Amino acid sequence: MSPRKPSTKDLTKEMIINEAHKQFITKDFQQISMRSIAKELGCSHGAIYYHFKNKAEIFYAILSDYFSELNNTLNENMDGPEDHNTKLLNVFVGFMAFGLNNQSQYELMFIMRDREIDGLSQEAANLSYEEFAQSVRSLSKTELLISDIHSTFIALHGFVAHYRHYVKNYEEAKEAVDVHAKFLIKALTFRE
Amino acid sequence: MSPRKPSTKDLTKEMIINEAHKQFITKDFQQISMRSIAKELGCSHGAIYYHFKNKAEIFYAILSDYFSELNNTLNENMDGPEDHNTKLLNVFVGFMAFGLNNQSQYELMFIMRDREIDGLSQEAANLSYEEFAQSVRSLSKTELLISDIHSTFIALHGFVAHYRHYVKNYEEAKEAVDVHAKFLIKALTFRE
DNA sequence: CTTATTGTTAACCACTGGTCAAAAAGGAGA
DNA sequence: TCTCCTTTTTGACCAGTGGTTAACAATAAG
Repeated sequence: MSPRKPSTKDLTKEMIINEAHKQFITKDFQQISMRSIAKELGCSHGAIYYHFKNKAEIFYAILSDYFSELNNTLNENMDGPEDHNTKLLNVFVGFMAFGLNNQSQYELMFIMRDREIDGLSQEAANLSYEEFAQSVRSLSKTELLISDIHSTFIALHGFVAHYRHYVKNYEEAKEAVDVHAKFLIKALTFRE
Repeated sequence: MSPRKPSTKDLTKEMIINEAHKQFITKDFQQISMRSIAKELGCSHGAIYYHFKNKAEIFYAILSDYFSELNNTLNENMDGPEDHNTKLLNVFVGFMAFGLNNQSQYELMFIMRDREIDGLSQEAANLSYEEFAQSVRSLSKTELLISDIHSTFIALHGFVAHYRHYVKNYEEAKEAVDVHAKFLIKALTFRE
């Protein structure tokens, strides 16, 4: 009916992702709608479907950045002057801090991850876990059971999944994070 | 427009809850709509709002039963002929089994629990935790740190939150559940 | 000056949770 | 039986969702 948008700034994938990403900081996946993105971008929501096949595809693109960030955080903790035990603690704390500081993202990366964002993100999650497991293994003085590493990861995940209901960010759960991390180190260290 | 439903079976809260509960076994909170409940009940969805103020209220009523069931499972594991360590294992396994066998319910009880089902269920969740903590404390031979008990609970929660993506019920994760439970017992038992 | 391609719009679909005026059902009393 | 009243129920309606698609505008290619 009405002519093409007068201000002809072509819509790009990047613009869409940027806007979605912007909203993703304060809102979660469900609260962000194609229409809210379109509105902020000054286009119709139908236009977005030309660039992305659905809502999940937009968010998957965003999530891959966050998976990278998580992996980077992990690696940064690996090379440093500290001793192995300190590094291990930092890896644990780093994981929980990431989850608490990026709650909406973490939810999609590790918690929701159902049909919506489908298998794509699941693969990235598995990769992140592999990296985590490898790091923990190399930081341990003794040979660890892979099941123990797995249990440790699950325990870290549990912490984030639980505390995101009570705190807004890592800062607010600093002490609890530390306590939990030390509990896990104790558990890993113990050999019968 | 059309006259009142011919077959006059008055709608009751119980009927609504039963139907919602029935659907809750195969679908999750989001997949169940007021209209799907009404359709199965042969009434209009508006009628349901006469008996319940909103969707959350229906599901909160259902959840309280599940919280009771979880608490009962816990208590059943407490009194028995087994030794303390076996009981402790059963408590851990019991919690994870419950979560994996009632995934939709567990999600609402401990994972979603945001605005939707609001604070009501949070209170029940805290109560469940208290009961859990008390049980663990009484089953331990030595005096436990409350932080260790809390970390253990979080680790159990993490297991359910993680494995519900991969298995349909407890049976499918039996071995992993056992391994995780034993890891946590080891962690709790260890004293430096 | 056509023609084809790329982008964009807006109407449309089938849903959702929730509200509410109106009407129906059923009982009590005359 | 005929009112009168209360409790239930209906279905139209609202504002919103993700997703599709015919039509059309802008641009580039021939």
